[in-house]
Amino acid sequence: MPEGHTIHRAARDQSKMLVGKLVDVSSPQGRFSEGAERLDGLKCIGIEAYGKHLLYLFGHHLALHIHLGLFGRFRTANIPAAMPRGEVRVRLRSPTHVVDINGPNTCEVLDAQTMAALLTRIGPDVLRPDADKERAWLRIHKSRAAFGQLLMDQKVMSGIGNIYRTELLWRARLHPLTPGNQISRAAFDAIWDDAVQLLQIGVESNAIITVGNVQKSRSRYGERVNIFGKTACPACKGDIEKFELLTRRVFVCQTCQATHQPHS
DNA sequence: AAGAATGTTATGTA
DNA sequence: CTACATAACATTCT
Repeated sequence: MPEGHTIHRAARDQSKMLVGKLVDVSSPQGRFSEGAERLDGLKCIGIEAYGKHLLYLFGHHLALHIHLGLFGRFRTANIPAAMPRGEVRVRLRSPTHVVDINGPNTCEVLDAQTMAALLTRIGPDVLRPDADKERAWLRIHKSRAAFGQLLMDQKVMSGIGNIYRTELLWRARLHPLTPGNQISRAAFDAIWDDAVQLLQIGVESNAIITVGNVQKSRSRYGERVNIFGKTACPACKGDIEKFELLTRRVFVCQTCQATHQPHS
């Protein structure tokens, strides 16, 4: 069962042992998109995460840009490492460890310019202390679009995926179709703070956990969330409704999240 | 073993 | 310019 690979930032924390070391970037299946050889002989000097984007920083202002997308994975191992499993696009190899990146959506080498372009393209990352929260608030405050849509729009704010969207809205007792401009400042602040907390838990456990008192190792996937993929609301025992918002599944409890009444 | 899935971008239409 | 729809792309798991 794919678990929490939407938590791209966990990949950063778990591959930190590459930092400060010479890292060889190879492509076992020969399917690296472009320019891997530009990183030859360079040291990995840091790893940064912006929303769901990962940047392995190398010397000469170059970075390996990874986005795991819908089904990308990463795996770390000690050397000697086993043969790559599945579609490994890149294997990062330090003297002591390997990090395998499977099936990423994006896998490319960036220079200073293209890196800057990426950073201006994405909205404030809820997990970054330097995040410009006001920028997100302004976008939401003046938009008529559904808040459930804005919350997951990486240009508005970054880091939230489909499961966290559903879970955050349920925890806030807000209907996903409430227009952005009807969200109060207090409600926005509360959701932002809740997102920070939930994502931090996610990064630490490398799994999406939105309920209390659950340990990853002792639970099944379905026991770690409140309403995503469920049919009954854990709070009121009522029915959970499922619908599509911009081609993505959304779950909502009509009783608990009655803030907005959809009229269709 | 067909189909679904925790994501994003590019392109077309109004 | 917005906004929405559609397609394309990435792979693994049931």
